[in-house]
Amino acid sequence: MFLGQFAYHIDSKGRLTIPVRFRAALSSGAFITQGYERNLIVYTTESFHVLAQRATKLSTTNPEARAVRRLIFGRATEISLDGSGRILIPPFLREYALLDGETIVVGAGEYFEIWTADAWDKELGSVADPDTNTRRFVDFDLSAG
Amino acid sequence: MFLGQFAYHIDSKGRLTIPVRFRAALSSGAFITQGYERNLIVYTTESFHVLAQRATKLSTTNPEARAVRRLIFGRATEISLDGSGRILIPPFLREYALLDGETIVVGAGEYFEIWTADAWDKELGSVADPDTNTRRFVDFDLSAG
DNA sequence: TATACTGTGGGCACTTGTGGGCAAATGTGG
DNA sequence: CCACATTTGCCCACAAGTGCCCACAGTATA
Repeated sequence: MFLGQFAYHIDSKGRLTIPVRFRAALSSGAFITQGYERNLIVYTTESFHVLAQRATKLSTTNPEARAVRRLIFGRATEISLDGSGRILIPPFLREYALLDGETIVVGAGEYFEIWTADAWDKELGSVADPDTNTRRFVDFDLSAG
Repeated sequence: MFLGQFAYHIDSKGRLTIPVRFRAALSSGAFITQGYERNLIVYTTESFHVLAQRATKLSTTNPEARAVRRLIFGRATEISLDGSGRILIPPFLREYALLDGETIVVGAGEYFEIWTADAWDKELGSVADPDTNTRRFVDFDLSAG
């Protein structure tokens, strides 16, 4: 399970250090794709296969289904860790998430996300607000019990 | 599985470089045909045979079915990789997709697509829009879990 | 019918940029 | 305060993309 948030600098070639705690989970391969906001999502091989299998079953004659396939397959790439624990993020994903300089890696359970520092700060304004969270926990009926 | 997007220049003879990662899948032959949008679709031999078999079974009395058959059989061509990993795209398909200059190759799982840079940019406006995608994921009930 | 010319496609080679790896510097934990 | 683990900058080699040359085939003209 991916937990916590970590800050790194992406280099000029688009390589990003992965938190040491996350590396073991990626040793058997991983997939990166664009997220729902202006961020990226990294899935383990198992998680991505679930998603890919569902997308493969969609009809190709439905235009909306074709757009979803383009999103899931066309905007994703398999990645692997180099000797220094980095991943190489392809240019089109770097552009999408506006990655350049300070970059935040955020655990999200089954997957983790990659944000620019600026975008994460804005998101954090919402995530860290006690009142907003109280409402969310009520909305989704979440509690530890 | 074909993943990711790649940019190349089609040469004056209609030859297009195929991403290195895609080449092994095409080594035993491939088929190219026109897509549903102003793009082209490349299938592996296996995928094309599945598609062809399904198309063969379609009713000949349904006008829509006849149109699909014409698309799949009438506008398809077998292609192969040359020594430099390129395919030769026949003129009628080049004209259909308006290919000339910068060309984008986009993975879509079982097959991949070929777009002009301009056409892909327009499509990307929809594919990369967070709000549209959130709706699509809900519509199709997709998630990695 | 034969020859010459044109255009298509195969293949080679060069250049460029990507990515792997090493090493230094910085930060953290004991 | 010291030592070890980590990050990130930099260098170099290899591979990939694209331009260019040549051969073969098809067509037209003499």
